[in-house]
Amino acid sequence: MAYWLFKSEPDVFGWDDLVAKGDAGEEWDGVRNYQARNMMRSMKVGDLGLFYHSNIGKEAVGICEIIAEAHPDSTTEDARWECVDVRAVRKLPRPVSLEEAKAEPRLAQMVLVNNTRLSVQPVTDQEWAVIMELSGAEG
DNA sequence: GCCAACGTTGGC
DNA sequence: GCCAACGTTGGC
Repeated sequence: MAYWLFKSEPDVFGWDDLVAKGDAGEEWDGVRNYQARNMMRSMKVGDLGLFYHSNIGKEAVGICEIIAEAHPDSTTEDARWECVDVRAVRKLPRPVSLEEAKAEPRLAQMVLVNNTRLSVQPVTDQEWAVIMELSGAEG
């Protein structure tokens, strides 16, 4: 199983909005970046992702699960763009901020820290474990 | 609100 | 196929 990170601006679509969608989840549409799309193409049902709030908060707030693999993005006619479906799993006991991630030596290689503009990112098993530790989650 | 980083576009 | 111009993202 792989781990990912999804960025969203909370004033557009935040964690609470995903929670409101319930088990049916939501399309992660609107991605218009090849790297991010390729990440989504690699995702499998059951993979987990961090839900990160950009601009406002700048922190990982929750865990979501991939519930449908990449399919055409319904918000565009352009066949290049695809998206996965995700649903909220649980909120982190405590959010983990970008500041904390930058201050944590074990996260020095994390994409979040090094490529601020990529909206869908891979997270390694080790990075995931560190984030869980920082958030106070059991794992 | 500014600006750096980065990706995309389009002229040559 | 190169590269300058432009647009967007996102941290500050």
